[in-house]
Amino acid sequence: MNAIRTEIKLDAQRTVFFQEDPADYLYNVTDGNVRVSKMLADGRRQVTGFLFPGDFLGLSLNGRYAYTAEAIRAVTLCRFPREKLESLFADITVLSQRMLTIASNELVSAQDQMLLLGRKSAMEKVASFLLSLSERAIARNEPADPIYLPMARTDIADYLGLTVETVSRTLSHLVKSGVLTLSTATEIVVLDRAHLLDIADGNLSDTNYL
Amino acid sequence: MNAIRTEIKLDAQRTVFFQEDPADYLYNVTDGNVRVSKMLADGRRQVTGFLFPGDFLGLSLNGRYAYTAEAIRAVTLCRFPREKLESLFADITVLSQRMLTIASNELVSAQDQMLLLGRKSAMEKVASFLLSLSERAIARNEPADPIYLPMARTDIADYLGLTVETVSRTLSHLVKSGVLTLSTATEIVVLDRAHLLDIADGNLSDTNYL
DNA sequence: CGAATTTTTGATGTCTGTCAACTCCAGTGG
DNA sequence: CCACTGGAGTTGACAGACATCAAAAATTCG
Repeated sequence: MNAIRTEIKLDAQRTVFFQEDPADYLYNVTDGNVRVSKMLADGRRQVTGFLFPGDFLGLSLNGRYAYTAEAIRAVTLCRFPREKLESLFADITVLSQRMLTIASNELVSAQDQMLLLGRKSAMEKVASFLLSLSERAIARNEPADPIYLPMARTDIADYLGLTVETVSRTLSHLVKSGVLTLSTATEIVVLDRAHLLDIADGNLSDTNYL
Repeated sequence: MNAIRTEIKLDAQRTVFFQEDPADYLYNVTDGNVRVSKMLADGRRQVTGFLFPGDFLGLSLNGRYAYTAEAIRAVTLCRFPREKLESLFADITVLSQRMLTIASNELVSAQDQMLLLGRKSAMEKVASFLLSLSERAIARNEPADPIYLPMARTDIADYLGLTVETVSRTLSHLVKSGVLTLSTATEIVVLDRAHLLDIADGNLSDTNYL
């Protein structure tokens, strides 16, 4: 591995890489500290980790970094080109390759969930949740439109870091404002998906809904 | 893999496994839904995921499950003995094995962070944060006692889902109550570690500190 | 149909956020 | 050497989003 390694030194406050940049490298912290974070459009930030010497970074989803990494103070990093790194993995089984893919996908969604829990309002949380359920249904080749909620309101609340009452009120408000319809308590029809997307991403100024 | 697979069927509300159980199996959801969660001593719960057909579960840290998994509704699972599964990985390189270990450790701490963000009070968040910094210092063979804070208060706030003001106030309160001393703004001496641990785990009833 | 559970709705409280001012400290230059 | 400056951290007053407590409405299930 030493053959493909490059040592990188960065001053404090420098960016290692930005979220959405092509994920061409994997890094290992040698000295100093790195801050890993995600941002919402309006600037709200969720720091998902602080890295110390020995820690790795460079997690990607479909070839792009899933977060921004910045030096808290002067930092030394070992950089490995992902492409060359993958040739070192050439011999590994399809099975363990899949395991790694699964693990890194789960990590990406874990970080999205941290952003949700730490920085989103109740309304944004619920909207994000409904959309993610819808997207996962599509991934399983199921219809996206009537969103099926197999879990109880209590479970949703504990997933979103809210109370049952707030989840219920928020859903009611979305119904009243014409974004959704509850055909039954466990089945939701989205009437205005664009609006729901705007709410989820925090692009809406009218954030106090209840 | 089919040779070592066992099909498991569970009724709604049944437990697949409990957090801290020996992690002898890896599971794959075939049908139905599973809820994955962590709990604090006083019953506060953080659901870290809802699983649909195709999803995997059974993440472990040092041989024990890192969370509790329960059937939301009747569920069918494929169960793989971890021991036998590992023999299928026998041929893979030490490198990719380490990658998997790193990824799964990161997932475990991501879930701890979700519990923190979703269900802990400001005081519990700060206490947990200081202790985790201390523990990571130990893991790097550094002293645990004077906790070094390389990051700004803003970064801590964005990591814990709080504001700078709340982080500052909370630290001040810990100083006033004799749990800590701030030698400088970036260096903390813990005076009563037991108390800090109790606060972090939510074992203290006097939760309104500010 | 009736009891139990889940969901929804309402009234009130509080933890943490917001806005603002003050303090502390590092760096700069006179 | 020390006043000046700007950013980071702390403290205070007040406000608001969500929690808590309580009860009604809807749904489930024997």
